[in-house]
Amino acid sequence: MAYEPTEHHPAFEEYSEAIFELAEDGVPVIQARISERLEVSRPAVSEMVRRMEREDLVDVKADGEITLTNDGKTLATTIVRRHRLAECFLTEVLGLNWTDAHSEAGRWEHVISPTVEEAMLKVLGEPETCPHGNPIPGSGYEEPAGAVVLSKIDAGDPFTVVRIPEELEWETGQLEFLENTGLMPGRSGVVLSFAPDGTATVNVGDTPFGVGGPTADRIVVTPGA
Amino acid sequence: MAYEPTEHHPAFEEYSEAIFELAEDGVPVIQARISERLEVSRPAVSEMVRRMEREDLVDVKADGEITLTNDGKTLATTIVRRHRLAECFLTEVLGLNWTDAHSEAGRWEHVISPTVEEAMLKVLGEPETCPHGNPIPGSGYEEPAGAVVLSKIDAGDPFTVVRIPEELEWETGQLEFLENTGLMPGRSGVVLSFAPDGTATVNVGDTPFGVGGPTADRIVVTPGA
DNA sequence: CCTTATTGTTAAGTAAGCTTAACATTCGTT
DNA sequence: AACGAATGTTAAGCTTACTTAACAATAAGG
Repeated sequence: MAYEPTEHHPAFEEYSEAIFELAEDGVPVIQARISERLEVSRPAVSEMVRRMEREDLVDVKADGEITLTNDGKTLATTIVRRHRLAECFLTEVLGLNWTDAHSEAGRWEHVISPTVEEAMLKVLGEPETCPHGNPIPGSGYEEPAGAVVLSKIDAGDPFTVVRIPEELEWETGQLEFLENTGLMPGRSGVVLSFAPDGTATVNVGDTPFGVGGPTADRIVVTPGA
Repeated sequence: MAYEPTEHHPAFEEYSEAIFELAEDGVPVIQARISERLEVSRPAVSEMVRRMEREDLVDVKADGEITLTNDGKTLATTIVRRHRLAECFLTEVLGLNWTDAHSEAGRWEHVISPTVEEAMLKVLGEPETCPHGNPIPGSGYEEPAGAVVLSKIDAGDPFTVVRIPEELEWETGQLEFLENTGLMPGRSGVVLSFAPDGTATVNVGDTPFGVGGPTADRIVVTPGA
């Protein structure tokens, strides 16, 4: 299967990816959410959704919920896979930090061919998740049983980080903060306390630090060390 | 210096690169040549040249010769450098063949950031040329003294391949042929004979083979083994 | 010198992907 | 039931980068 640069417009790739990741993050997939995530106007989304429907990439339910068709799913998982593979590659082979890797990967995902994808997989030893713990589609990765969000852990209890959902990766400074504090997949720690506003104080290294409520509501962990 | 994806339009990058490489290959830099190399219509080139002139990326002399301004040169060498660096990276780190590496690099060049560029340079050990022997701008590489084209070598004399000019890389099958026969930078061989039509018969391995006149007119070599 | 080929330009039109302004609908509250 | 907020759509317009058709200017060769 040869690489077809013009087979799908770059915008279709971007929109499919957004739809896939919104669903993955448990956000209702409607135009307004896509508009926010891609930072484009609602009319732009409206038109693109219509075009993607015409091209049989998405279905729009009566209530406005947008779902990927088989073709759409294929496109989306391809782009998401390339994005996450690129993140692995950029951090492990080229030594980039999380923040840089994430923004680079946002461009690389549209440029990687099947040949390069395969070569990267081999060099990296078939990774199953990106550096932030999100599954690489097609790798067969299964989220560990009993995974919950950090805010569901009881104060005093230990936890192990599973993944930082894609949604958080877009907030400026977030990835840098998480990488610097060491709140990364595989790391274990303890929830020390919760503030009334939901802020969690955790310890995954030598110094405790606070994690905002909305963030703690999204970071996926397993109970136990 | 942060990466500015919107600082220069992708088309400007493509055109600057083409202009730089035409000059490098000794081809007169006029609109018609750009039109051919980029495979776009002459009116399209006409308009883009006007826009690039307005943006102070090129100057157009009275006779139609197009030259890069300082800004244009900066843009062009950046893109060419990223292209050739990517070619090195794709062949050496990811194990791609020449043909694939060349076409991939044509997309990568627009996506590589300064950070990645630096990281690639380090991983590759500061290469001075791409796999086809063309200098990586900024590396300080100097073409060996006495370099001539293959067709200038006397029959019976030995030669060492210096570089395959960019022009040849675009001809379909050419890179595959050169890689398979072993006619690559650093390799030494002997010119066995010349046919009346300019075709050279050379030997760089165990089996002699013919190299078409136009091709032999472009491959750069040094006399001697 | 005249013809022919090459080269550049104008004009008109297209497609993608966006924008803002304005409007209609629908939803969740109070 | 009403009202403000959220959501989707229309309409008009913009920029980029391309196309073809037609034409003008130049260059080169018989």
